[in-house]
Amino acid sequence: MATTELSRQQQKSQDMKRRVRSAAIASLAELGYDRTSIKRVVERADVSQGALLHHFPTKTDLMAAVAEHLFGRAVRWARMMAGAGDAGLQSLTMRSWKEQFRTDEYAALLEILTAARTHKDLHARIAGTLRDWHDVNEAELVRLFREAGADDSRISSIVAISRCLMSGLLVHDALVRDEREVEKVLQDWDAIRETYLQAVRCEHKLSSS
Amino acid sequence: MATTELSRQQQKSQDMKRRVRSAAIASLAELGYDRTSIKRVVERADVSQGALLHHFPTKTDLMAAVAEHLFGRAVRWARMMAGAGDAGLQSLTMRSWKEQFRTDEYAALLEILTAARTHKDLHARIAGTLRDWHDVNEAELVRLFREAGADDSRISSIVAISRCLMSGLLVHDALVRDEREVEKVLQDWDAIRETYLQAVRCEHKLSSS
DNA sequence: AGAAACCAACCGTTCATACGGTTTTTCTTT
DNA sequence: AAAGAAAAACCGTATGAACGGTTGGTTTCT
Repeated sequence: MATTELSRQQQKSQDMKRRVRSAAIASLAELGYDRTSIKRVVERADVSQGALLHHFPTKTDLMAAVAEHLFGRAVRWARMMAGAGDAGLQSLTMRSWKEQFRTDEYAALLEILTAARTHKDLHARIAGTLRDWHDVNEAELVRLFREAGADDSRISSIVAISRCLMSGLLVHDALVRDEREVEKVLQDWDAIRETYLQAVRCEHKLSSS
Repeated sequence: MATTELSRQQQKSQDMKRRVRSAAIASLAELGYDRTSIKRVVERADVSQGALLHHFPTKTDLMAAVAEHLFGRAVRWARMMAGAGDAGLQSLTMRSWKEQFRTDEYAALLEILTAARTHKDLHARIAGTLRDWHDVNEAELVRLFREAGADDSRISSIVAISRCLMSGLLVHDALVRDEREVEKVLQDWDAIRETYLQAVRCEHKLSSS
């Protein structure tokens, strides 16, 4: 059965879920986790409260669904970049920043992740998915850098640093710094990473000759 | 008039504020921003609700006061490290992680910063202080690295990267990764930074000879 | 007919804050 | 230095709004 061959009921259900998700994302980005109430999502999505709670019985269910959707989005983006080959490596940091991190979607994801630290039911629901996402996403990005010559372990750290750096920039500096200053930090990080990879390549050549 | 020469009233007032602050920090770290209610802080601090609201008329006032206290704490730590000279540079990253970031105090600060993105009244209250803190803290840490030979601009970026990296680790990886994995990323960052600084020193020598 | 989707009114709680009154400290005047 | 007024600190309760979630019933699809 193709995904285009959906019954009318399934179609409606999916439409509804999509509308609710995107309303939730907008609300998360604008108001944060706790002030994103079910009522508010209902208003924004222009659906009835009963309908929303039919598909997502609790707020935690809704948030977990949103988180999984956003994980999927991030993985698709990484795959797309990996598929682009060398062209993808060009200005990867800046593209990642602008297309992935500096978006309402990632702001929403950050809200959910931050909330998961203190809301243990939410944490329990998304922990597994989050771990999978980290692994898949990292594997995808490691492929992008592998040609650079370092071993996977170090590349893995570089990827983690990039990711954490951008999250940190959002939480921290985006509050008070202008875009220009933030981009300078990212450019410097690009330079630092390149210098390091060159040094590792150098070292590798010396030891293998 | 020395700070030890406080009137009885001022003494009581300061004691009360300190108790409330530390109760708020504990609650922020455990429950997050929105679920840290006035009532809960009142319980934890074992003061009356009226007393708390006398010193901090609104929740925003309380949170702003907590944020300023935590900014001050971070600056004091940086100054202490800067005062230690070379001994301070040793394993700065790991000490910073363990003594500053992986603490309830920083978790509380992260909650406030995250909340400030969506609570605009809180944002308005702490934006100025946050900016000052960034500047002072960075200036202090730049001093620590200056001897390494790079120009201030690049060092400033390194400091920003370190800070954002650790915040990102807390938000992101600390949810699902164990301490060992997180520390490996930090160690790799240390190595990357050192490689970069060496390369910059090298380049500098070549151009000045 | 039966299941899934949808709806709207409605709990019990908790929230931030307001308020009136009491106690303690400080200042002023004698 | 004693008295008494003023101010600051403190307390317990009340309030109206908003919260997440429940429920019983109606419509739409299979």
